[in-house]
Amino acid sequence: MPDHAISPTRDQDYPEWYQQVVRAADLADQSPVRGCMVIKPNGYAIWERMQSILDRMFKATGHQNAYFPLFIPLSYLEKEAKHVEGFAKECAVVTHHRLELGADGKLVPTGKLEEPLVVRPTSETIIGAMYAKWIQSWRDLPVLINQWANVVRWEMRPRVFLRTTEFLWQEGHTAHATREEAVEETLRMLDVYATFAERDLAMPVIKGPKPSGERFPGAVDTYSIEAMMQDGKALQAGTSHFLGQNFAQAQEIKFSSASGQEEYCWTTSWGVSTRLIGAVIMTHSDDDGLVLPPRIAPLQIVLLPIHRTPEERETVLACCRTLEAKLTAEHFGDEPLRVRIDSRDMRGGDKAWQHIKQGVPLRVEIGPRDLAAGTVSVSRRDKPPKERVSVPLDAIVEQASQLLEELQRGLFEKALAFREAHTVRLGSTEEVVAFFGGTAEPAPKGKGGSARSGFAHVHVADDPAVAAILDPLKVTVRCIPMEGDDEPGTCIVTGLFVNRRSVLARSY
RNA sequence: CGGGGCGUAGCGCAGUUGGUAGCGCGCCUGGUUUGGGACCAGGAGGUCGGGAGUUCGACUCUCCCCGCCCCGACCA
Repeated sequence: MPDHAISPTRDQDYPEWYQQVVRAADLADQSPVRGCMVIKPNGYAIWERMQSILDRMFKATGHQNAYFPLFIPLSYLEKEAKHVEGFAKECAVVTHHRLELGADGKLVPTGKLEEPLVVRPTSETIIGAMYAKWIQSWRDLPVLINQWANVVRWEMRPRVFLRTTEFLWQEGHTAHATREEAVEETLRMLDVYATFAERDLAMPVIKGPKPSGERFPGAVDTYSIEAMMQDGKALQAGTSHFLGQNFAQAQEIKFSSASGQEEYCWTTSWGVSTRLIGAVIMTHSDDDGLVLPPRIAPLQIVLLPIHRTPEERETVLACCRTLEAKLTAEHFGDEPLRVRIDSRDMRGGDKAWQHIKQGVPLRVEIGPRDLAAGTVSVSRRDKPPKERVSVPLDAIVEQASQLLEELQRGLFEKALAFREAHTVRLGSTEEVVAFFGGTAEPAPKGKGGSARSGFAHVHVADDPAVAAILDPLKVTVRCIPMEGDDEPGTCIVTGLFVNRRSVLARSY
């Protein structure tokens, strides 16, 4: 066996490594439909963790869940000009509602629809239409609704979890009486995402507004959280949009104000998707497979009984059950520990490696020698695979949540250190070109670009001239960071005054 | 949609003067084993991505199609 479980390694071929991690951890499978994925139980369990944490956060900030239809009348999409422009190229359209058996024995669509239906690429239009019905008075505001749903965007280049034709997400849609309130909501949800990313996913993110070219179609302002993957590329991990009155005007979302005036609502929308699973994989995983932060790990501690004889099996398993009960009674992050005994009849080494590849944070081995000594043998996913520490049986119960906390924090700090090690401040176009490896740098044949350049903080104006310089480098302005010390300066391309530096990077 | 690479067992791969398939891992059975990817013996598993053509005969040659990966184009 090689000295690592995943081949190729990250250094050898990053995109291929990513796919092998997904396979080794049994997270997803290909579907017969191009660009779609089957999310397998191991992958879906991660999504369920994300859902449950985020859902609580949404409720805690006053939102309620609802569900809007998958199908959107074509005419709805036409209402907001920029919105159409942005999504028209990637819409699946339903034109028929029936199949008939043709002469050749094949099914053919018939029953043409009077108005084609678009499979939602996002739901602003249909939700807006409903809000227009529901909102009459300032007393009806704000409307704070979220929905968990699937959406379809006919992407040209799918990658499992990162960009698939159909994906799962949540989309929040809110309507407010004032601009200030809507902006506040936009930023509040951006904060929710940032907190979730950093606290639960252990993934450091940069919050900030997008330049105009990267805005959501129809938005006044788009804010994102941007994370750095281990190949130095940026991944947009969540977005929050201030939609101004654009959609309200297009869809007649109006209310009578306290002073009796008819006014347009101010709306927002915000979302994160199953892309976050890809983000977690690419932030933490190593050459032995998936590494999951304890807070989102569906299984936090796996108990591995070791025995030879039936008698040993009984006593060891009994001890495991007791330990499982004690551990399950403990809490980590306000939730009971997620513990399981893996008593499958297979070789211990294979079993252990399976859990390594699946990213289980803690492995606890219990064998006859442990029983005799009153200890267990503990391995951490953030340490080398063969490292084990002997711990007294009682101590593990007390220490479990603390260990998980250490792991969680360690992963965050490691990711943060990586980001910082690959972040620079640059002051000229020459430096930018040099940092990103020069123009038109071709990737190695058949390999992904393993050029691990990273983030460059640079003063740039929101101007086409900047894009003209960055374009050939395949670099984009990810966002303008809202936090951290920074000073005003002049744009390295246009010489225009700008308040802060922007983050430049290659991105997914 | 363009350029490149690739589709052979669950996974990773071999298989050129064309003669209808093999290796490693995995899987199943039995045994010996067992504190970190065991060993021995036996076994199951493939319409060689799909279709058409050339041929006595195609995994192999020709054409078309489909899918996957990388790079572009495109992308909240």
